[in-house]
Amino acid sequence: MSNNKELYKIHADFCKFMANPKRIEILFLLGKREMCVDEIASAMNVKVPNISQHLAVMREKGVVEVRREGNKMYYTIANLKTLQACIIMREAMVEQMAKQFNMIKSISHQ
Amino acid sequence: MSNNKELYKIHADFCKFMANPKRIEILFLLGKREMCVDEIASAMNVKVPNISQHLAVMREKGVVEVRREGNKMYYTIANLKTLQACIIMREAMVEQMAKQFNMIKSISHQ
DNA sequence: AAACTAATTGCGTATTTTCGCAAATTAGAA
DNA sequence: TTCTAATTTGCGAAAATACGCAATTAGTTT
Repeated sequence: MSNNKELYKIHADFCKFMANPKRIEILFLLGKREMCVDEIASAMNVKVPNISQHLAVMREKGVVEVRREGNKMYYTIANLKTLQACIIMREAMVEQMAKQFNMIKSISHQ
Repeated sequence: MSNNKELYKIHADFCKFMANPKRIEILFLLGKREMCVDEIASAMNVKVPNISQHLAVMREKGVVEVRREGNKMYYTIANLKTLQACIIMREAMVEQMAKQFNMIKSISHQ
């Protein structure tokens, strides 16, 4: 009973990284290739400390992994299923937006 | 450039429903069958107003759809891809937890 | 060691989310 | 119409997030 609840809690906590637009953008960037912090920051046109904070969130949840090279930290996606799920979620969203658009269109044409 | 940012914002906003354990539990329940509010509330052992609030969030984002039958409101998942993505996300999470567990185990056996 | 680059951390503030509980709405039944 | 059941809404308080900016840490170069 409460074991059950605990799993949903962990699941939601893992998924929390997707609740922020910058973190989704980071995920898609890392889907192309491994990148270090200031590469991500300049690609997104966001200040380094802010990107570092978001990467920390993703690291804690195990969404991304880090590798040090000199004084640079290279980030990668820990499991590509994460990106895959994110893409499917986007497809669902786009399909839903189209569905609602058609619904509105058909109502306004009555 | 900013168009780009807008899409990530919409994407993140859609995914926000997954950032809460109760809403994930609701999604899995509705994955089995259409349910009305007090069925969901009693299945989850949570008060009706709270479930209604979470359903409102999911409705606004287009994750679920409603159908009225008398004074009951029946909820369904709008697009099953949403559930599919959620399941893949859970797989990724479980795999990641196993990976980290093995890492800790191999370190502690050195 | 001093200077420099890359990244993280601390912290105050603003914003958002969550939730309980009472009140209001909506449809059906008596 | 009045009562009842199902659901939603409003609102205040607590908790969680996001972010800017300065300070700090870690590694490299001179």
